[in-house]
Amino acid sequence: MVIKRPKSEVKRQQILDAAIVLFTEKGFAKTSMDLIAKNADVSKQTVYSHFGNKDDLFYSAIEFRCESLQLLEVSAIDFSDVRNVLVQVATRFSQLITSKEACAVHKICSFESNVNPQVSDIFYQAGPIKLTTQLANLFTELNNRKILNIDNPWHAAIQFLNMMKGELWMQVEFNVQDRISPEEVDNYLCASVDFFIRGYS
Amino acid sequence: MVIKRPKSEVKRQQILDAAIVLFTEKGFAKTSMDLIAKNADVSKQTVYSHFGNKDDLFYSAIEFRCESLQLLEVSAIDFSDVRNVLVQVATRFSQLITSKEACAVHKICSFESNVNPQVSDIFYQAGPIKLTTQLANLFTELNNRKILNIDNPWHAAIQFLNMMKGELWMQVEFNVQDRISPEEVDNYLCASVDFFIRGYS
DNA sequence: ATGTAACTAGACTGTGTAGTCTAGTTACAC
DNA sequence: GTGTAACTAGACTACACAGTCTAGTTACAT
Repeated sequence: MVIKRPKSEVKRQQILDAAIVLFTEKGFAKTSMDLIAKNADVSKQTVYSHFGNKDDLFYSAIEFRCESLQLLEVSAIDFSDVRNVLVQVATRFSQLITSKEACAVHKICSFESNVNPQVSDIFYQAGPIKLTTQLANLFTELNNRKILNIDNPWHAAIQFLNMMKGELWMQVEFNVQDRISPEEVDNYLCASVDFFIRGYS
Repeated sequence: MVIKRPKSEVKRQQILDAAIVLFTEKGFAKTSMDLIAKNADVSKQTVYSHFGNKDDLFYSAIEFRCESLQLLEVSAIDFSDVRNVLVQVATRFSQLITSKEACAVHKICSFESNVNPQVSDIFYQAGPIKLTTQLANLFTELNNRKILNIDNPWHAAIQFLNMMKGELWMQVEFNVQDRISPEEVDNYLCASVDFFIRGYS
């Protein structure tokens, strides 16, 4: 007779939540299991019971957070006004990649990629690849409808997204104090969309 | 009577060399002062005599390495063939940012930027800002000569460089195993240069 | 030549922390 | 209700490492 009590899903969540906050805030090395347990309001032993060791927990935490990174809604696109659509995509993308959370996950994944390739890979797939694919699909559609003339949608998507990172993204990435103003970001995004449309008409 | 023996510049170099290798390889937290001293072939006390503590050494090492990051030679530009010039710039840039060393410095600077803003700042100035400025100057010149029609050279430089990062840079940053082929990178760079010229004619 | 400060080797302190262990409590499956 | 396994609190081990200290050696400025 095997009598089991299931591990609490709630506790698991608490641990993952605490872990992702600490890991992205302080990095892998400077985050202690004690502190994760404390912040998760859980005993240390429970942490080890759910996740065998620190590496496992790190992987699970990143994986968990990547799942919830919502990137782009491709629904309800008004094909009559391409410029407007692209400006919206650009703005949304800019906001996403400069958000504190996405940025923190990005930093730690790229940093740990030497030691922890599988961690950076899940981020790469769930982030850049996923988003580029979505945008490439949109470009294919624009091409089919003869709205734009894009011979290589994948290239175009990479060009578009990289361009939209602009100056702000670097400033966020390097934690520069004096950032460019939102108006200037807006200017840049609009100018870049126009430039993009000019190049693919 | 003040009798002094100067600190050995050679030892200082040895320490900086060992430090930058270890820091970029393993990160700040996982690099020990003992190992730096050992790899530098120097006693630990000497390390502390030259650099007061680990933070100081880290800063000095990054600063030292950034100085040697050569980015772009703007000399001998053949203005009769813009496309060729831009392809060369793009290629050089792509090679630089995907080089193991530049990449490692970039990663650690962005990662440590939360804790060590002054370190990421020297990289930001010595890297992105310096290069973008150089390219913006080139664009200004192209504009003056009516070769291209670039109203905002700074924006254009940011667009150009970001675009040229392409897919490869992300793959390097996340240490992806299966990278795109050099031919494909070349294709992308050329296509992007053409796209750029189309948009700014 | 001589004094001083840069060096070396290595012991030492203190701290932080991954992971284990124990003893006791709690909640679910039966 | 009862057994079992998930939990808690906290002590404990083992280790890594920043930074200091000591005792002795070396090389340069005078």
